[in-house]
Amino acid sequence: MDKHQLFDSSNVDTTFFAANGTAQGDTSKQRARRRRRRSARCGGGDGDGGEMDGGGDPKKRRLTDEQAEILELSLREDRKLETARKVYLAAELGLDPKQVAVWFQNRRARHKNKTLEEEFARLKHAHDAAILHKCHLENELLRLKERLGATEQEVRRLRSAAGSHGASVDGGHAAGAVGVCGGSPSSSFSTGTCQQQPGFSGADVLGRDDDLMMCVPEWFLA
DNA sequence: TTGTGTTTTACGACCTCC
DNA sequence: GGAGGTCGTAAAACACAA
Repeated sequence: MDKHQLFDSSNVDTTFFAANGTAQGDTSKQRARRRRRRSARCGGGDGDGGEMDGGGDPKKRRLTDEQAEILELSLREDRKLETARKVYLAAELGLDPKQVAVWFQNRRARHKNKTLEEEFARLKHAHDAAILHKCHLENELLRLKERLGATEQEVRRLRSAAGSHGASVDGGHAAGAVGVCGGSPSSSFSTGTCQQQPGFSGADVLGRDDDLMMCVPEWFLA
């Protein structure tokens, strides 16, 4: 049977198959796996038709590569399985129409699972990045607070010095000057206190830099 | 060879649509 | 009401490490 006569590829749902191993997109590993599987079951036969002559449970017959491939193509054309198409496919493949329906159901379910897994991974990645960004901001806040403390201390020192010499010093301006001209912001900075959740994997989200080194806990860097 | 984890097939329950 | 849908699950088929 020429499957290209059966299915018009102009109406393909590419988004559906992009996330799945398709008949065309099968890895050689998957194909080899199926070959081994079938040759072990059928003694190297061509697996033509729906009859599994391995003497196994007739209620659970694995489809041949050919059958699976044709069903994949049919599914690619349309995810919905109308009665006429189901009956036609079943006749063409030597399967029970119920088997065709079940195959479609299971295939859709597998696709949905895979899509959900990919979506979860994407969201987790975004979540990790957000956590990391929060850590950076918290570290920045800590650094600014330290600078503020040092500046206030300097103001107090200058005021007391000015008082002991009887001179008048504008504290506001002095504080501003120190703030602007202060030294390295992180020179006196100690290890950050940012708490991370178990399983957090921010290393693949952003590159390491000084901020990150201060932010992440030791277990993360181990 | 065998134990174990994964994939595939099949089924029943329930839901939605015509 | 009947058709096909999803969802959850059982069990067979299979791959593979030990």
